[in-house]
Amino acid sequence: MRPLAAVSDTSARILDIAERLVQTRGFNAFSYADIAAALHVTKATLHYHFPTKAVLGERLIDRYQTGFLAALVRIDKGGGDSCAKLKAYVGIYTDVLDDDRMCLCGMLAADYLTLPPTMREAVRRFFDANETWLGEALQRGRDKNELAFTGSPVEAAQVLVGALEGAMLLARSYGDAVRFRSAACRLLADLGVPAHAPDIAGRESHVA
Amino acid sequence: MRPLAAVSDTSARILDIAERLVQTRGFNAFSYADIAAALHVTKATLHYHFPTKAVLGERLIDRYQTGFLAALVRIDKGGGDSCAKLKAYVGIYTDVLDDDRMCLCGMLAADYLTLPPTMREAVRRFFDANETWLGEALQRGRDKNELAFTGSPVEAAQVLVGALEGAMLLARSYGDAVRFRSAACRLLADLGVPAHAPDIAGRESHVA
DNA sequence: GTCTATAGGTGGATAGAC
DNA sequence: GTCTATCCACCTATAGAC
Repeated sequence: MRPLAAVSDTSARILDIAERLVQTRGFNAFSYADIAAALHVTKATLHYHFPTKAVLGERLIDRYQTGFLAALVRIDKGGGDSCAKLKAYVGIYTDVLDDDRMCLCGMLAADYLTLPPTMREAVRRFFDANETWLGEALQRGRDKNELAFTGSPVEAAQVLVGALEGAMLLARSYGDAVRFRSAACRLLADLGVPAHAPDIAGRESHVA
Repeated sequence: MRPLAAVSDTSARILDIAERLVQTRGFNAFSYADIAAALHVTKATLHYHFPTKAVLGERLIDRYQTGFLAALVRIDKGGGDSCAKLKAYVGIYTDVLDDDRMCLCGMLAADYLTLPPTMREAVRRFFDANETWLGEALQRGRDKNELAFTGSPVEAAQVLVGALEGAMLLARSYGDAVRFRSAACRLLADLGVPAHAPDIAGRESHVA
């Protein structure tokens, strides 16, 4: 009997490094050699854990989606009104960008036409799950008069997800996280979220 | 004396093919071999016209920006109020997506960290020029009470550009141009542009 | 599970003939 | 301006020893 590592400590570390590489450089701009160098192992070792790059990509998306959905569950369980929940949702993106990364699936959406079919499907599943959660959150918020917007919640969710991904993409090119924050603030304002009070300070203010 | 081709007919055709390849696959997912095959020439021919891939990339962005700015000038000269101009602006993006492409610089923004410095600067120049024009158009529109939004016009311009890029990215992954159109419509609504009347029909309606 | 060694292919780029 | 031929670095992936 050995200490039994989680799933395989090595597998997890490979995924950690590969994840960052995809988020910063894209799926076609990193190689097994990059991971091997960072982890001080040989390429053959990587192929033992992930036989092909396509498999590695799939596992990457699966793990990322699991983590993202877990964050959404935490938001659901956490207190606060719909505005707080939306801000927390945006906070997930902000944290990624502050770590100098692009959203994994936003990056893969750019590489989309070059991805193997299994990865394409995984990318779409991520956005589907994402927009489903967000759509329901928007609907509940509007029903409770905590949010204000026109049209269907699902459409509003699609716009927000796309806008956040695009804002990340450009903010990263400018090396300017503030640019993302101000964009996110405007986008939330268009959904009826009051412009960020310093923290838990004054409610009501200039809604758009 | 010969018919004297524009700049070099071959150079232009190389750029045409490379442009589409970057817009669909990204800068790191196409090769000189791809262009050579499409154009029925050898790779050596391509290197004669564009010595390195970095140079090819720069020329690609320069030409794209020139075409984009020309389109903006046409919008400026064309009649119509600020709402019509904004719709025409969005129309530029729609046309690109309908041709199954991503915006060239939106795609390069994803590849940003892997690009040579000269290309990075060219990408940023594109967005700067883009946002400058859009910012001024938004300001004029609000001054004339044809548009309605809060905050600075430049910030609003940054949000719109990012949101359109992101909407394109996701619409392309879903192979769903309608998704982009409805997102663009919502984004314009948030700037005070009436939801598209069938054409030149009824003004006023549900603004957000 | 990790290694050495290598296969088989493709990347960008160059030399030199025509 | 376009070609043939080639270089060398790098890619993903595999075989087989330890």
